[in-house]
Amino acid sequence: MPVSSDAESCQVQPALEIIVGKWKCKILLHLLFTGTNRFSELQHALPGITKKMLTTQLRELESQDIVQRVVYPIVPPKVEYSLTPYGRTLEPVLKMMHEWGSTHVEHMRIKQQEIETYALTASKG
Amino acid sequence: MPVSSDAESCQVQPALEIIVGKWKCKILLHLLFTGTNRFSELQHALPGITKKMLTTQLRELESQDIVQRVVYPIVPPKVEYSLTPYGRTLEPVLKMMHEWGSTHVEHMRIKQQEIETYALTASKG
DNA sequence: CGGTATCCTCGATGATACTG
DNA sequence: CAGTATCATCGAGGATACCG
Repeated sequence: MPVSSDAESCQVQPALEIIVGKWKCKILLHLLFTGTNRFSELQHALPGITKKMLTTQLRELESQDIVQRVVYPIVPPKVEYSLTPYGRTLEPVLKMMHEWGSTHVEHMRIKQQEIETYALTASKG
Repeated sequence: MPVSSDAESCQVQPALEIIVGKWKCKILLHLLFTGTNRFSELQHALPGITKKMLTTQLRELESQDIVQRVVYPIVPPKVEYSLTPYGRTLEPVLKMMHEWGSTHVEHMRIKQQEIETYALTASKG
């Protein structure tokens, strides 16, 4: 599968579209590591998210065949979410991004430290 | 480097922040494959981008140590952009996303086809 | 419990014109 | 050539209230 520089054939974008969204990669990681979750479990796992956002993001992932939604017709309602087998193919991608991201945070930390050290040296003469 | 499901330690996000932006992954891929580019060369390689957007996205990548900007003090101005060595460490990440993205586009195409076939069968009786 | 419905804010992006 | 300045738009995300 050749990677071309032709802007028209940039297939990074479709992959990006799955995981961009303020909560999506957190939802995906949580489902990857904890398996099936009820709606309320996801809500507690993602402090600050509203029901509306959680619903929106889950519905999008569902329409993309990444997340599976199972409704139990009982009272009170019970809805379970999990990754589809296809959704799990994202794991190596997420893992690689996580690793690069960790390195990057460290890289930026060191760079910032250098700037501060320089500023200190400069101010001291 | 353990990947935790704890939302606080989601390091996918910092990686995402580098490549989200309407033009960033295209800029990165283009620089990866063609090396050093002048501002105008990038502009032609990205049909539809405005100078303002190109400047904005390049400046962000520069501040993150991904892209290098070299200004030649001549008239008319000449400015060259290239990936930093650190920026090139994104290559395997982008490549993996590109490959998953290609598979995903195909996956969605097949899924769509199934839906259409079903609709046809259903309408025929 | 697991949602919808409404309304609102704000930042990413864009159009356009000007500049050293 | 490689920008900057200014203004406008639009949709992702959020606050809040209500619902089966």
